[in-house]
Amino acid sequence: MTRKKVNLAFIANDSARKATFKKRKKGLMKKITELSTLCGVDACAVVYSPYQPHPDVWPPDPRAAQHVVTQFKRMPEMEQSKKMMNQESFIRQRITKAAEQLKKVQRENREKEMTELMYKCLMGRGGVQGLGVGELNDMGWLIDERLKEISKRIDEGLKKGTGGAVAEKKAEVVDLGGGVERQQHWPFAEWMGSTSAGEEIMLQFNEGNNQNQNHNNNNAAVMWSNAFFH
Amino acid sequence: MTRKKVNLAFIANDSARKATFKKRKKGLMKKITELSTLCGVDACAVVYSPYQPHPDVWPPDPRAAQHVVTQFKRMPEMEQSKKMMNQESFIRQRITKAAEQLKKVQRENREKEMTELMYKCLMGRGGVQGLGVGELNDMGWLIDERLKEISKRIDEGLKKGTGGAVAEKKAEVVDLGGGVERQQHWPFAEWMGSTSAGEEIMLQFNEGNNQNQNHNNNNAAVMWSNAFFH
DNA sequence: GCGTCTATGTTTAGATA
DNA sequence: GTATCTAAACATAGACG
Repeated sequence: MTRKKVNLAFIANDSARKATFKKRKKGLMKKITELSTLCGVDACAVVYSPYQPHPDVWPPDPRAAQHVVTQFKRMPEMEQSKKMMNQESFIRQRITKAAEQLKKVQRENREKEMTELMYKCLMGRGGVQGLGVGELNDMGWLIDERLKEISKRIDEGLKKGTGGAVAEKKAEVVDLGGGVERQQHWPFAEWMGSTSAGEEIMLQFNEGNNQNQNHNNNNAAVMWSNAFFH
Repeated sequence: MTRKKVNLAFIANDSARKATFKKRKKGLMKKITELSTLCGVDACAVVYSPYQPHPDVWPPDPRAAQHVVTQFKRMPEMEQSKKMMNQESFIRQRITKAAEQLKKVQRENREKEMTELMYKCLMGRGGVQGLGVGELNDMGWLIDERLKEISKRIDEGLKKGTGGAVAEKKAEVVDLGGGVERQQHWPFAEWMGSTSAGEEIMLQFNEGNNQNQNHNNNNAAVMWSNAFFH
């Protein structure tokens, strides 16, 4: 016997479920690609896999979906070259500007999405009940990664917007015990906006063994970035 | 003859392409649902359909995917009831707060995504070359819809954050000709952040026949909202 | 646990109404 | 354009190494 009709319910058996997951995810991704190519349409899928720390996103580089905007951006100049500065082309110009602004927002959104997914993944991993010290530490170093990236960006001169302000903020420190005390900031609070009571949320996670914390920590962050449009 | 091997390339024939699109989209959505139920996993697909003004999102209510966070939020209180205010539960508390902040951000992101999609859809529709006065007007009323929604929210007392400031901003007016002149604001510029040169981008689209513009305009906005998490 | 195989269930291209 | 039909193409459950 090879195959019976699929019972559309949660597969209880762990290994069978994982096998099915892998197969069907692959199939799904293929279908997405096919739909895109066959019909010339932008399509994207996100799967919050319990088997990977980060969600699967397809296509791997969703920014490809932005070709339309890019194409559009190139248009107005051609229109303008005719020196036909009528109302329509004027609006085109305006929209182009707005599209540029939009790109900026998208960049910001990416960062927020990353934060969101970071939380989701860590919280979802192994069920809610099982969120112990290990997971908290994982969360801590993931946050540290994001933190470093942001600090780097601030240093690189993108001090406009929230960046500069964040750099001046004083951080509340939560010491998880042991280890060398490191003072770091929590710029996420800035992104998230202040609470309704005006309270500032700042966090720091210190690990007991944080001496070599700066080594070998980039992979996840890079994966993350790759998964989301960068 | 019934079927030949699919040629994985853009289908030139318009009607054939649309037919394939409909069939395959349906199949894709089914597959997503199956993957979710069979493997107990959150999955979501977005398809930027050229045949509908708004993108297809599946599952129709992606906020269901947030059950994990919701569940998590309920946990810390139980831990705390034991008055065991150790480091771990303290951190849990902190994370809960952060998760609340996160929800706020997600709401903001939804709005930004809506703006993004709005642009994308309208720009993609009918190809870039075909973006004429008709499309510009469509964009105009779509923007008006968003605008009304925001104004309403501002009036309802959510004056914290950007809302209040935006309400005071003066708008640059682009008159598309004819019609009654209406003074309105462009809060999107606020969302998008100011330009690198500190320039403010403000837009207004006036239609020739804008007398009954306030009627029959809610469907799209509602659809949009429903499609994205609300 | 993973990759490969293959019989069968499922999807869908093309035809037709 | 939409709805239904049908057989070929395709995806994949279960078995095996």
